[in-house]
Amino acid sequence: MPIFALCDVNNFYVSCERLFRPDLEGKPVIVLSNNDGCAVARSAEAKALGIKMSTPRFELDDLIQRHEIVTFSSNYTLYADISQRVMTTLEALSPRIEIYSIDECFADLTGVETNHSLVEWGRVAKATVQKNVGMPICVGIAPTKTLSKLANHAAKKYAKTGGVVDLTDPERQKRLMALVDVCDVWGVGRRISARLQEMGIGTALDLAQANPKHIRKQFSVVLERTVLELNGISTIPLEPVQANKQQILCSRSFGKRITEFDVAAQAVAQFTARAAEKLRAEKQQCKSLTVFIRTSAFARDEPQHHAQMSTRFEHPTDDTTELISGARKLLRRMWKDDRRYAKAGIMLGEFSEDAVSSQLDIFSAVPAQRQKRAELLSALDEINQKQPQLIRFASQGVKREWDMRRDHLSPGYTTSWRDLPRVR
DNA sequence: TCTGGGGTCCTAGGACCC
DNA sequence: TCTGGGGTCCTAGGACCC
Repeated sequence: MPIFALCDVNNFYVSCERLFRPDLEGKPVIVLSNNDGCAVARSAEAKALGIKMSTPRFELDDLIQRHEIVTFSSNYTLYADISQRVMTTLEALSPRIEIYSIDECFADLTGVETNHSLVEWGRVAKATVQKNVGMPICVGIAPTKTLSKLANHAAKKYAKTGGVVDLTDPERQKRLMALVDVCDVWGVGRRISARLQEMGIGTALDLAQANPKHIRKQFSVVLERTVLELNGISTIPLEPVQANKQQILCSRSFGKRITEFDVAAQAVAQFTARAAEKLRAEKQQCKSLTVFIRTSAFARDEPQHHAQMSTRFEHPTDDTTELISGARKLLRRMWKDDRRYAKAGIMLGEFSEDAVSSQLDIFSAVPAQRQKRAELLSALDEINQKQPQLIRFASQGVKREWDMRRDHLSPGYTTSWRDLPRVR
């Protein structure tokens, strides 16, 4: 029987911001999404003030003033760096981990024998991450991923657990599941939970006791697996190696509404350049490109326009120039002059291994021009990695009036020499 | 006035083929 | 004049996750 430990950082983005601002300990803190749109991370104090996940910032203005809530724009460069430190620390404690998201991983504890040592493992992991990285984590331990998520949920919710819950005992599983709303089960979202409620399935235990075949018929094979997992039957294995991406997406809401084609084209060129960079970092090339634009769904009284168009390249490519020119053509065909666009994005798909670099070894007959091009792009990537966006394509624009809002950005404490914290 | 971004997987239904 | 059915592939859209 496998044993999974789900380790996840408490209020991750907030904890990252506090790491370099210990004065914020005990104070309400929130971190906003891109464009300073919504609250996506809240400290315990902010949660206690009733701030819900994804509340738009403008609805919080009052509360922020009244309670002196400290507000940050998201600083993904910082979070990604801290995340890596957390994962490296946990990897040293369990050779097999699966990095599941920026702030959590599943560790394989198979072989850690007794219950006593399972809890002990959790305590050690928690203490080590706290000591080495300064991040608070909780650990949930169980024979399936879904149950370990549930155990983690309990570890966070009940202080007396000390942040570590061992849910390997079936009786204990049942007792906890009876207390947990079905909507808090991993894999049960808003829609499905509403339908389950109608069927009289209100708790995790109700779902565990439902007939899996019936659930499959009514819903899908995915929810059937959830039922099995709640019963201690592991159906979702640990996947330590990250699979190659199947899609790369880059999209942004604009800092303000866009009504001019040229401005939108700059933004789309910018997204495309970024996506192409990610593509090359993955050592992949793409065959398809999709562009989408949309007006704001919140502006009910305005004429709406949601459009999406794709194109296919004859040969797989990772060339920013080619991609930008393809994206621009698609945008042109969709564009309507009389709309106020709120968001745009591009997607790359249908990947294949980077032909140039693999062919370099195998064949000598790579056209010189392609090879030159590849060298140029990799030089570009190398420079931009040191200082993001130092070199740009002209089509990405200079004024960048569409750029997102980031009014409360913290310094790049760990990734920029300029922002290194000073010790006085 | 202001409402995130980046992913994955599954399913239904249409197109197409024999 | 008669006018099937099954399999496969692809795509769009929906659901979920953090």
